[in-house]
Amino acid sequence: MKKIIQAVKGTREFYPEQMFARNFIYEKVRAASEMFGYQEWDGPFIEPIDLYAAKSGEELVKKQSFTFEDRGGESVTLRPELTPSLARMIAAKQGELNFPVRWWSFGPFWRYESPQRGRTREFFQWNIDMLGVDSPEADAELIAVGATFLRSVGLSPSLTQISVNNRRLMESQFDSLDIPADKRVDVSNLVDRRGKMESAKWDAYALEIGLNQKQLDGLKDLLGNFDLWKQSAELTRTFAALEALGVRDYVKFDPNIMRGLLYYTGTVFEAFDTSGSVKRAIFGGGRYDNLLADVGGQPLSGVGFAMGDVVAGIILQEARLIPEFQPSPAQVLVTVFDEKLLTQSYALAAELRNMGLNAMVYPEPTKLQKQFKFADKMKMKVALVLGPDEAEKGLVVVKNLTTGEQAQVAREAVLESVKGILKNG
RNA sequence: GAGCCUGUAGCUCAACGGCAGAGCGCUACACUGUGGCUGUAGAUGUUGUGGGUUCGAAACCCAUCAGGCUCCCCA
Repeated sequence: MKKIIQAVKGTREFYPEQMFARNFIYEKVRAASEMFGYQEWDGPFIEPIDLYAAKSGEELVKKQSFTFEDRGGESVTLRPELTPSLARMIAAKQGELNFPVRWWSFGPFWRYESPQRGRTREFFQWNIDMLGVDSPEADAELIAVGATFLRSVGLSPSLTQISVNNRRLMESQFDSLDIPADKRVDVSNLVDRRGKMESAKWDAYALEIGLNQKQLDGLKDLLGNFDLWKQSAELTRTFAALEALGVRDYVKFDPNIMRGLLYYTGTVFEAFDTSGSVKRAIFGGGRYDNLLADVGGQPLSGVGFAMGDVVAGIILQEARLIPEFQPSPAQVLVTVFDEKLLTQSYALAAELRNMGLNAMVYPEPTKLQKQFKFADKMKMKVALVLGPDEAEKGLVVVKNLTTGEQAQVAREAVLESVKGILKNG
């Protein structure tokens, strides 16, 4: 125990129970994506560091990525995000793809950050994008995909809300406040921090970055105006589409959502759990216009979002929405009575498998008590006993582990009997 | 990269300078052809790791590793 080499910091080990939870999320992600016609795809897990150096900030690439030299001297990075790979792959086949492209992916990513609640160094992320259409309705569709996922896992609108804003709307508001272009990044950061700082400190910080009192007052009015979207023709259409898509109850306008200043150019959105138990977003995304230019493609607009499995997993677990773990994929245990009858039990199990039933054999002759205990702990539904009495008469004991009832059944009738129990269980 | 908190049995935790414990789980038996429930008995361990202080350290000090909370960051 003491000398065991530890797992790498910030990684998670998926024992079957955790794997079950991860696959639950994966299945729901797949279902929501495919319901809207999106195709599954993936990129390489390792990429040249230059792919990220172009777009992402210097600090991100240098300090928050897993980067190393391979044996050929190339600097490679464990992918910290998927979008640059997406941009490259789209650009490479831009002439032959059938637009609009609707793609989704679920895979591992790595970021060299200090692990905290909701944040690990190795995580899984759902990415989903539509490229080649620039419309408020396309934005609404992506938001609807996210809402559909939330609904499908049982996260109701009272538990989770998707906040929506629009960068162009905010830019025009900043214009009318005469906030100069070179202050926009600082102001974005300022807005992002509003929820984290005390009001007085936030005001002081605003003045510190060079806003005057009038601009600060204007900004506060702006951030408190939850009807602002009505001034935006774009958002008006987006919300109308969300209504039509049947997910309006998940969505609200929030001028405080900025999502940094990264590559988003239009509508942006983030989903949060309303309990505030996890402060990090469940998913976030928006519209981007200039992604392909960096990798040599023709201008192409897209909209998409990403969801990490860590925050989503915590919220699902807290809401008790992850289904009960079923330890054994086989619900039938064929017990082994003794050495002599071992091969007969193996043959019986093989018969059942050939008939399409998942079945497990206890792998050695031992006390039946132990075998039943094993079946119980594995939450199996049926146990079969093939003892000397049964072997002699061509019978098998079929026991329903849920009710405790058991009966001797002709060997030919075992499959039907087992299926009957499983159907009612 | 910075600050703070935590680390004791498989799990959750107690003991806070003087014999390392409880609950749950585990194993055995009651029940030698049958699980769950109950009862009885039993085993838990180099107190994360390494060093120091002390007659004596799980406890105090230093270092280190891991987890958590904040700052930073969050593609």
